[in-house]
Amino acid sequence: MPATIRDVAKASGVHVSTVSRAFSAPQLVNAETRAHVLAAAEVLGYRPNRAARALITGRTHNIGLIVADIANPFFPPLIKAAESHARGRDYHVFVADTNEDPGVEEELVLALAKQVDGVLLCSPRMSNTQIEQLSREVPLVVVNRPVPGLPAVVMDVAQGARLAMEHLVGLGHREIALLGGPRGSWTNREIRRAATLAARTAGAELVVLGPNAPTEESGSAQAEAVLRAGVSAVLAYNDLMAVGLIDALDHRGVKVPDQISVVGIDDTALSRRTRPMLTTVATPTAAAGRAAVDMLLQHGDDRRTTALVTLQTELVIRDSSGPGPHRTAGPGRRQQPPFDGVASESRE
Amino acid sequence: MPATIRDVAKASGVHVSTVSRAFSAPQLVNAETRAHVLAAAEVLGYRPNRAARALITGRTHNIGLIVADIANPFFPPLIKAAESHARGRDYHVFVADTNEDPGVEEELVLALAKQVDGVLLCSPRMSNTQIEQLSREVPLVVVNRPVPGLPAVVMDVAQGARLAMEHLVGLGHREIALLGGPRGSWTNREIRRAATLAARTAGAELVVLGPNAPTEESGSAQAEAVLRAGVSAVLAYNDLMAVGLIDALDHRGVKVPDQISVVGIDDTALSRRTRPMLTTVATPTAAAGRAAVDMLLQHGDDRRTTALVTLQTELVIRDSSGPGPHRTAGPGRRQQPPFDGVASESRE
DNA sequence: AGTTCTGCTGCAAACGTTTGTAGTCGCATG
DNA sequence: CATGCGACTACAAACGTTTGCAGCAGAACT
Repeated sequence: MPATIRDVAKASGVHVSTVSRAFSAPQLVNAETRAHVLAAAEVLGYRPNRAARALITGRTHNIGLIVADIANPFFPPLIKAAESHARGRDYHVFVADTNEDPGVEEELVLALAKQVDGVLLCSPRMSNTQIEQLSREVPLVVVNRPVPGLPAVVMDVAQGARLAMEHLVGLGHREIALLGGPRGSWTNREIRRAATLAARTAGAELVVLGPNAPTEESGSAQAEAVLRAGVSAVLAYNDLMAVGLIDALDHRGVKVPDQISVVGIDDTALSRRTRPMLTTVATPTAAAGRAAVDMLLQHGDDRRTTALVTLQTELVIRDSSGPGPHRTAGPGRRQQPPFDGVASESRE
Repeated sequence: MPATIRDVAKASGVHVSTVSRAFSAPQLVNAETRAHVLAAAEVLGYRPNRAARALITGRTHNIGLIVADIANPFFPPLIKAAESHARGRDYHVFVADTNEDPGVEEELVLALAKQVDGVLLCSPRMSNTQIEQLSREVPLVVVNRPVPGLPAVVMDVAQGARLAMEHLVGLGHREIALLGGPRGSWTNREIRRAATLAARTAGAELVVLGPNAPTEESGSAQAEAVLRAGVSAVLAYNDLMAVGLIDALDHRGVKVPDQISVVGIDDTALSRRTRPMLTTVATPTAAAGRAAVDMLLQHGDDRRTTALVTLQTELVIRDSSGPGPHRTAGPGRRQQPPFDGVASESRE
């Protein structure tokens, strides 16, 4: 029913190959002929069938984007940035949601494999070996985890966690809890590593709670555990959990930051909306989305590339963190490294 | 490079057509042969090329889902429900975001047209005539707007607005502001119509402010206007705007609900997170996502169908609405119609 | 005048599938 | 022994494109 290239050829009295070239290689066809063809196409409402084109060129001009949870406010800015960046390069982005399930994750990559030119795998919960296997099916760029042998873009969340810990210690906190994230998450491991180290060098004690689902509910659910641990400050895996925790503490009549300080990670839109406003580590999500698209488009088919882009993070001090029980000559109110959202690039 | 059906045929010593049938019509091929074929396919890592299949069957087994703004918390539940529902029917959902821009909206439908079996168009900002034109390119199901001649699923937001107004009037409010939504929105027109009617029948005054972008910022920006209007209650186009407004009022030292009552619409996750918790109209977004998928899959190619599914809404009373200046024997605390998330179906 | 070049267009194969039709085989039936 | 049938499998055309190659005219060289 829809018009094909053959209909256009017939209508304009030329061969199909000429019609094809009129669209995809204008310089190879006489300007006058081309005008004829385009006019005929217009009246027929012809639109090239991308599937057929993909079949022969091997390029679909589509990018897959897989995220753990589209409802997590961390992802939308990344998605939007990737979409508009890709659109500017004549690519379309197909978003899919895995519900934090590694099985669905794998299934989706496989399903997308043949209909996109590459997949952006964000915050994967699979194992590295699984990811490497999948990378044989379709070009992959991993976001929020460095996978040896694959292009990846990560955020320097270790640095962010360190800054957050130093901030808390500087405020006089000596017993701090880490509200851990989900099991498969590289980011979670990084945070834990950096926080542990920072606590040790500062002579503070770190209580690790987790792993937990990275949700608001799970943040709330850990409130009891936090209180039992007897800490004066908490660093959470992400803003969502921090918000959930603050909420549950509030319900119990525990004042933030007067009795307990809470610091989040991600600086989502949420963090400016809570009472008190959330001290958090800002991660450059939009920049990550753009960088991932660039890497995918740039590397094209040579899948075994090893570029790693690392984006800087910064500490954003708001109102959910305050003085701890151990008075100290604290640091100044602001403690932010220069930040332009762009990357240090390295190779491994 | 990736294994094709021909490789599998060669490896298992049968014709390609047999391989094809081994996958898509198992009962037509000898069980033993089939086992051979599947084994060969397995070792070669063969996966059928969906683009090639689509070329001949005309079915891609993909669904496009277009939303105005993926960062608006109204959409993720709808998206997730549509995705998992579709996955259960062996379909994949491709999500795209228009940034509230009608131009991008049209472009995306056209781009998706040839690579999906149909498109779910959520909360369109285009005109009805534009939508009808596009429906000739690809089967369309419209969500949040009834378009004559096209299948659509809408929420009975007029009923929700009426309930909200009655709630406010019952609390003693006589001067109420309506914080309007975006220009192209059918939902916005419905709310306005219903609220106006409800105000008139109750003898209350309604001040309409807008149109506005459906964002938190724009809710905050209207705080001045709300105060100038001298109203004691506000009904907002959505939760996002309600939250933004409450925030801005709070900054000005205006107490909610003591001085001004605020009611939202959508019952997003946000509404339970604000202080005070938001009174709002719950819209069954997940059910809408599922219903839309069903309609698309069911109607298949006969595009000119006229089914309309209407989903009920309910009023959820929380803490952001309180007594107004005019004491009345108010209604009970709860005022909710029976609600099971399912639809009344009708035809027009 | 012959040759080469340039600019354009047509031809036909190819991409990886599906599917209608025809063929083969063994076996039971008449 | 011919016939028919059932179960299976091979053949080949088709889907809507792209693209290397060849062809052809005319212009520009030698």
